[in-house]
Amino acid sequence: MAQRKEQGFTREDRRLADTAKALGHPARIAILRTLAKRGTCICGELVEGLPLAQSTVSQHLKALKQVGLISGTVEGPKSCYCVNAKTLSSLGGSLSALVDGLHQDLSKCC
Amino acid sequence: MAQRKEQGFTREDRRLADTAKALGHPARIAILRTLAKRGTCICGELVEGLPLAQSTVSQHLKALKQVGLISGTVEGPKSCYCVNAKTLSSLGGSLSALVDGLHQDLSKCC
DNA sequence: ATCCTATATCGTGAATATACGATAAATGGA
DNA sequence: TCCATTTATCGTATATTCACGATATAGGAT
Repeated sequence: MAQRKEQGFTREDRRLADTAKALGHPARIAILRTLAKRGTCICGELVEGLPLAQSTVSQHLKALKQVGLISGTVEGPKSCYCVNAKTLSSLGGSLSALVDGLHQDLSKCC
Repeated sequence: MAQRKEQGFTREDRRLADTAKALGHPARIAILRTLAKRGTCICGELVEGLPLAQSTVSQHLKALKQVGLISGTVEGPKSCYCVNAKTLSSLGGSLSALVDGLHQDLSKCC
């Protein structure tokens, strides 16, 4: 981005946006899908399934980890990642709250 | 970003990511909230409620419109925007589908 | 017709994001 | 101990995002 106006927005909105932004890349969506499907933790298998270099995948994992969408522990040469369902469903909840609070009066709308 | 690897990802994942990315900024979250609360369509009132210049708000509106999160029509000097609940709940659905397909076996996880 | 108002678009600069190869770090095995 | 393996981090190039002011555009009012 650029000179982000961090000020002037609520903490809640900033958190929501950060989480959404972390989902804002197909590679990270794909990572979450794979992680969710296998349930158990993986690492380099993610690299095989993606059209990206290992270092790039590592960056995406870091981004997902920073917002708490996945958690992971490094165990020597191997890493162990798994989806953090709580964060994911929390985001879903915030979105549906937005939808719920929406009394869409279509007659008044364009 | 940079040289995006559009190839190698499913259309579904790209669409999901695009929608999520559109939500990835506190200003756009705030816009959606305001739009949802008032229900009826607004325009310059959004600018007043945000710590941003008019042109910047217009850019954010365009981003939201491009992914179908809001719809708007220009009516001469005034514009008319409203939340597109369908897109928003579709995103929420995709996310909860991700959560649902998550058989989190914590014993195997880190 | 001319001005006023409200939005969108253009042009620009600065900060981020994305991607890669190369390197560092940490462990297990020879 | 030394090497192979796996992952994270560094350095870098390029593209994109975000923000702003200035300008264009389109009606409505005078």
